[in-house]
Amino acid sequence: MKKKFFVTTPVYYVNAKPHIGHAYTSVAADVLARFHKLQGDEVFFLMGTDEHGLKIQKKAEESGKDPQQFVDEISAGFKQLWDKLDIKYDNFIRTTDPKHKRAVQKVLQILFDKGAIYKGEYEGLYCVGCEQFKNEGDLVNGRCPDHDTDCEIVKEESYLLKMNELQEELVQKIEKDEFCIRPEKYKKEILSFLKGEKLKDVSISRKNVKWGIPLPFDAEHTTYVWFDAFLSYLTGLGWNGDILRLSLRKSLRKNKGLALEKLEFWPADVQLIGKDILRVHTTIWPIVLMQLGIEFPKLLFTHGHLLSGGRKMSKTIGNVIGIDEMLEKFGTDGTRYLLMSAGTFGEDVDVTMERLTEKYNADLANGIGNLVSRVIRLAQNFQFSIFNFQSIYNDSIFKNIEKFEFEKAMGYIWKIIRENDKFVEENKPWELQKNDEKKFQEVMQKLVSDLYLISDILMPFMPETSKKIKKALETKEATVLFPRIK
RNA sequence: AGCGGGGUAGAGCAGUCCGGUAGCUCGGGUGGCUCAUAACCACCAGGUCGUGGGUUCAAAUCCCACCCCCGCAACCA
Repeated sequence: MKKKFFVTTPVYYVNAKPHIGHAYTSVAADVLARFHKLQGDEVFFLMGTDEHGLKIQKKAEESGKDPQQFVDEISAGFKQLWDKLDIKYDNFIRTTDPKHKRAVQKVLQILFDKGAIYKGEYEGLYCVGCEQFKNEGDLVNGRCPDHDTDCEIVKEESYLLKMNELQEELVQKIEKDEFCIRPEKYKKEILSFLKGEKLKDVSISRKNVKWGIPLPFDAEHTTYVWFDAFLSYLTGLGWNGDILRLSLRKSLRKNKGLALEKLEFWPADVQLIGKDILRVHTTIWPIVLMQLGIEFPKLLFTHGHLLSGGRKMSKTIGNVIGIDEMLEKFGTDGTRYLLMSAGTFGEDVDVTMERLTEKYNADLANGIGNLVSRVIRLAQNFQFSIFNFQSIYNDSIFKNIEKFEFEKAMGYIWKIIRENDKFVEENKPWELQKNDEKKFQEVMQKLVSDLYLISDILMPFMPETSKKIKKALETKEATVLFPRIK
């Protein structure tokens, strides 16, 4: 029986163009989706963009654009990047989609009716100059850095989501891995946070923000962006906000043998996120689900950040590595490879353009690229049909990918590549060709089969390269997969 | 203050959970080869595993203290 596999990336906030971090998460999700498709699973891979909120409203104003026009452009930019990275998603949900908005309003009404959302006050540090609330972290010595003014504590009417009443249950679910958070260290971190303090009820509406989904029960307020954004994980499957629809279908399908409907992909098998959004994904998101009586995602996998020169990438420091720059220099598959093999997925990974270039030359140009060149050249005097090959999907690589150890999976492939280089060296097929035809055939058989195997395993990571290797085996035409840089 | 992570050869990391000759890639040196993208292969150099103590026959790995670095510190989406 086919297994279903539903993977999501975060819905990216479109206040600015996509960067390398977005690419990192997305490529990983694409690798998982492709891998499971190859296993024969029924896969749904959801991506999207989060498009409301004050920040976007302001950015749009600054650039003299209508907010809708602004988000249309940025969102399109995200899609373009996914095309360039050869990311094949099944749906791309935008939170400005009318269907999504209607579903969000439906959910808000449900929660308001059952009392999970109530009218209260939001208290925060307010900067008069900015006309908005600030976080303590934004302030420098308690003052607004933009206006150099003291911020005052201001109360504003707001709607709040009850958090605390479900906190204990949430802790238990996380502990029992019913809501599984990986790697383990993030589970620990979030548990110590949840056990350490009482969750305050979260304000889920804004009065001073125009660019958002109006509350159905109070048109003066718009919905807080995160609340809106989270629900896209469900509306991305076509959910309309109707709770019953989530549970009814399943039993119907079982009884009548109906095909899997999109919505039945829920709960997500994996939600991939970066560590920056761990906390919201382990507080507001699960609480909303609990309040609605909807199942948790099975696994929330949190990866680390890409650092540059040991530091956070920042425009001020000037150590930002652009994703466009990478794509231009290393190509689509080169970029995919470098992102996935850069370091332990889950940990922070330090990269610099110099090291990436070194790795590109070592692993791609000199490694896989060169091996393909030499084997194809030798194979021009060897008769074979690639249709005779059967690929044995390696068990340890299988496990590596299931455990999100992408870098280990790649390491394993590169071990095979090195072994083959060594094998060529030891057997000198160019000599055998002249004086030992039988041995030559044997040696080439092994080389060609291994190359076929490599191309197969490489498929989820480097789909284009995988195809190119197979094509080269077919046509025996020499190809340069990855030209050396410099 | 608190919480989380890290400190292992010139560089980047793995190994730490379940103690037992310190490993990988890059870079450096020497030699080999010519099928290949000046690629590839072999060998060599290079580490008191942050510091100090403890447990143990044995500690990078377990325990304690300290130093240094990074991140988080909730509505920044």
